[in-house]
Amino acid sequence: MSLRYALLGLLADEAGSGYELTKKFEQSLDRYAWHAKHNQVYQELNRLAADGLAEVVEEGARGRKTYAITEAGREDLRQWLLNPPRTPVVRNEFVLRLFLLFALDPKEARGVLAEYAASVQRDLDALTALVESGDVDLKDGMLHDPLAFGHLAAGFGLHMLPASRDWAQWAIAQIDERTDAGEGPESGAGAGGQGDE
Amino acid sequence: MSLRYALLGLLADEAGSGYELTKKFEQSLDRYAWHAKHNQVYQELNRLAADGLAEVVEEGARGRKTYAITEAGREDLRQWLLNPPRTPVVRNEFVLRLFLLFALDPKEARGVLAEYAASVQRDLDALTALVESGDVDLKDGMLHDPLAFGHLAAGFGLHMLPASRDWAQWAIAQIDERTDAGEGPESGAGAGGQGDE
DNA sequence: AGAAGCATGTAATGAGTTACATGATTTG
DNA sequence: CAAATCATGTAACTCATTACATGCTTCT
Repeated sequence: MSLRYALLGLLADEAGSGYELTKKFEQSLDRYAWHAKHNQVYQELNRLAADGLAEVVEEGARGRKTYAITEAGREDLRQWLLNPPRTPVVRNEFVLRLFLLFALDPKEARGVLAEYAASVQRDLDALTALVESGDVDLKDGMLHDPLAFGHLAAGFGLHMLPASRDWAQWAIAQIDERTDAGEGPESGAGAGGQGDE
Repeated sequence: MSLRYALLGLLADEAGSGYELTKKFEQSLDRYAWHAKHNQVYQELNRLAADGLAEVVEEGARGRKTYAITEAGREDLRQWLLNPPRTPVVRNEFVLRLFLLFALDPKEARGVLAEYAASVQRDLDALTALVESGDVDLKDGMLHDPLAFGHLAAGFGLHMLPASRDWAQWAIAQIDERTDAGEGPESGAGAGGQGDE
């Protein structure tokens, strides 16, 4: 049901076609919140319309249909937001990968973690630049809506990305402590991993 | 394919039955990394055995089968860990809910955020207590394995939970700025939201 | 002996992915 | 007019959830 509410949420922000909603998905929800492909979006929009939670308000060129949320849809979404389930579903391939690193030897694991930390840092830099450029409505949007879509997402990134970078660096430090200092040199992995940072 | 590798990862840590692996899932991966139900675990274990990536090493009472990872399985897992995809799948019903809060009015959204922050804080307290009690191998396990399973997961929680709590509090502050101080009183929502914290 | 929890599965349904298919519009 | 991109969809398949089913073992 989550996809359904993700779409209702996007439609609550503003009306749009399947194509536009798919792009919105990619830009905002996809990274941290929910992933969906275009054909799934189109199918769910049809169902939403069939159930009276959204309606086609405009038909444009080459079959383009613009959907808007209905009052019933708004109320349905509201109830979903106010009644969270006890055990929400979480699936994160990033995190899964990181949790399973113990299956690699320390040197390899260290490499994966370092690459991860660097990629998170790149994301953070890009987000920071975006926010400072004013293209995301961190300043602008909050003037008329403190809960604006991009605003919440950007704030989330600005809080979570440093934390996950720091975790990766902490994990690297754990490895280094063990392989360089802790129990003394025991394999060939001792040299080379140290002056890297 | 992620479930497959999640199971291979757990098996790389130690051999276990479907029942045990299901419980391990619930304890470690389920919260942040990947979610799966018992019947899915059993089915995937069968497939893993059929593909030669795991094997039944023991058959116990009431049909209990203990699986162990094979060399082929270990190598398959290793390749998966070393070759991350460009766009890993992320699905997080928590975060989705939080991103869509703009669809509620500020007062309601504030309530949801406050409840979320409190629940994250409870999780953090529980995790902190667990780590300090020494039941998770943050101290113990890292002596023989700095990448130990519970160790990485616990560290992740200790880094990410404060960040998501802080984000929720930041979002609450944004709402309060707007509804109490910012543009001055404009609707009936102005009073009552303030002395609540 | 009965209840609680251990342990494994099957069947039907729903959600999500991959591959394929089609045609309109805009840009060069 | 050709290429790129807009825009929507179908079909087949795999992954995941819900509900059902079964029997063993341990504890009281």
